[in-house]
Amino acid sequence: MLKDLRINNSLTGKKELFEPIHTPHVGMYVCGPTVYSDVHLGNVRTFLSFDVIFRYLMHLGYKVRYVRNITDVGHLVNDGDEGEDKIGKKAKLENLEPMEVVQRYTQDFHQVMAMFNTLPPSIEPSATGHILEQIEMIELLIDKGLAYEVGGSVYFDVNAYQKDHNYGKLSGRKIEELLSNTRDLDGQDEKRNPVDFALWKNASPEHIMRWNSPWGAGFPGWHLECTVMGKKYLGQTFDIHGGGMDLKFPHHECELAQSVGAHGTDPVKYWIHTNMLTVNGQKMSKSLGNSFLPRELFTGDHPLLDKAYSPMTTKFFMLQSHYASTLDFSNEALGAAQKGYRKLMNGLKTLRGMSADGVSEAELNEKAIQQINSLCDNCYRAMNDDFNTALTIGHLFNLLKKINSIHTGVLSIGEIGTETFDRMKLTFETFVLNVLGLKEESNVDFDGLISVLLNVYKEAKEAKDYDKVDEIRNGLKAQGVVLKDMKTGIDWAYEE
RNA sequence: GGUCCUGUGGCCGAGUGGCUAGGCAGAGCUCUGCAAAAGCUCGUACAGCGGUUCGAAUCCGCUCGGGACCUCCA
Repeated sequence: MLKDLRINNSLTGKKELFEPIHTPHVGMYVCGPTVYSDVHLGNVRTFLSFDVIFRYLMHLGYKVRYVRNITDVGHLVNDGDEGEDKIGKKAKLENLEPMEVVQRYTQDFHQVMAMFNTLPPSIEPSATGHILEQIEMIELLIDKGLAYEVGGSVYFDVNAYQKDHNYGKLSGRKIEELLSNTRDLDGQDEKRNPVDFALWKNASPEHIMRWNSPWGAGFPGWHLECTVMGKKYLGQTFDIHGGGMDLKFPHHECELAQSVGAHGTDPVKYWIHTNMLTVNGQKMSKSLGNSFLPRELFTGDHPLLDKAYSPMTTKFFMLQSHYASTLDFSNEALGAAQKGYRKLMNGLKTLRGMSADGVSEAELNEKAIQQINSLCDNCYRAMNDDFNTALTIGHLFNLLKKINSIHTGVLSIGEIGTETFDRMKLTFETFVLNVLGLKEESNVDFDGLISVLLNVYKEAKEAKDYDKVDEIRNGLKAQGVVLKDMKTGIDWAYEE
C-alpha cells in the first residue's frame, strides 16, 4: 500500500510527509463545539473533514487516538474581558441549569454527527471535567513568570512569553501589529497588555458557572481547556491538532503559547485548519444569521432552500471539495451532489450483485487491467495528498465506469481477471464506505412498496388467477408479511 | 488599515510548469415494447494586461473582482 501521506501543516505552511511521533500510534486533537446552541452546517463541515482524516489514518493502519472536546464553559459572549458566559446566558434565558443546556446541545450534536455517519472520537472530554488540571497549569505558568494575577483573575503575560518564544508563529502575526491594531479601550482593563489573554476569570456574584480556585471563585479562560486536555490524553507533544480556520487566531495561537510556556516544547507536530462553508460567498456563521441547522436542511424548511437535502447528499457535497478550500453553499450544487451521490450508491448496489466466482476465462484486456489498477492507486494517491477527497471521488467515478461496463456487459470479469476485479471491488467499497464514510440512504418507502404489490394481488384475485395470488401471498409471507382479505379491503400485518 | 487566501467551461469543483480530473446540466450515438439506467463520443475553461520559459491555468509583476482573520465563532 502506498503510505507516503503528506499533510499541509498550517504551522509551516508546507505540505509535509506525515511521520507520527510514535508510529503506529497517532494522536489527534480537534476542537469540538461549544454546546450552548445547535451546531450549524458550517460547524458540521469541519467535523466531517476530520472524520475522514480519522478514518483514513486508521485505514492506513495507524492506531489513532482521536480526542475531540466538548466546550461546556468559558466562552464569553462579548469580546474582551466583560460579558457573560454563553452557556450561563442561555441557561438564564431558558431558565435552565447550565448543565441542562450543556446536556441538551451535546446530545443534539451527537445525534447530528450520527446522522452524518461520523465515527465517535476515542475520547470526548469536557472542559468542566478538567478544572483541576486547568488550575494546575495556571499555577505552573505563574511559577514560570508567564502569568499574573489581578483581582481574582489570571492572565497570560504575552510580553514575558515573547522574550524566549514567538507569540504569533502559528497565525503569522507580529506582536507589534497586534498591539497597534487592538481597537478599543475595554474600560477598566486589568491586563498589563491588551494582547494578554485570560487563563482564569474572577466570577462576578451573578455568574452562575463558578469554581473555587487559589484566586477565588471563578471560571477558566477560553483557551486553556484544549491545552490541558490535549496534554492529558495525548501527551506533551502529539501529532495532529485541528480545527476551523477561524480558530487559528487567537484560540490556537494561545493554546500553543500556553503549552510552550508551560512545558517548553511545541505541543503539536502538524496543525490542520479546515476552511469555511460560505453562503453567497460569505462565511456561514450564527452571528451573520446565514446559517442553516442540519434539521432545516433535511426538511427543506428554510427560506434559502429549494427543497430538502439528505445527510448523505450534504456530506457528499462537502467531500467534493477539499477541506482547505472554502465551499460555497447553493441549491444547484446540492442538487448536483444528490445525483452524484446516488450514482455512487447505485455503483455500490451493482457491485454487491457481482462476483468473480465461476467466471469464465477470457483473453485478458491488459489496457483495462492497467487502467483499473492505476485508478485504485490513484485513490490512495489522492488521499495521501493532504486528504484530497474531491480528487478521490473523481477517481471513484472513473472506477464506477468500469464497474458499470462490466454490469452492462461491455467489459467482462474474465477479461480483467479475478485479481483485478477483486481489487477494484475492494477499493471502491472501502473508499466509499470506510474512508469517506458514506452509507446507503434508502428513500424507498416500505408501505408504498407493499401497496404496489397489494394492487397486483387485488387484480390477480379479481381475475381469479389463484396461482398468482398464492405466489404473492407466499412470497410476502416469506418476508414476514401476511395478507389479510378484509371486507373493507386488503390489509397486511407482520406475521405473528 | 494590517496579515493572508482566492478568481477555472452553463453550474459546482480538483489540478500549482508539459500528461483525460470528476459531478451536474447540454448535444449525438448504442441499447430499448415504453421508460430508465448504463456505455461511448463531443464542447477546445482557466478574471484582465504584461513578463519569465522551448512550453504557464500553474512562476513573477501590475490591474480589477471576491473572501477570511485581526472580537465569540468550525
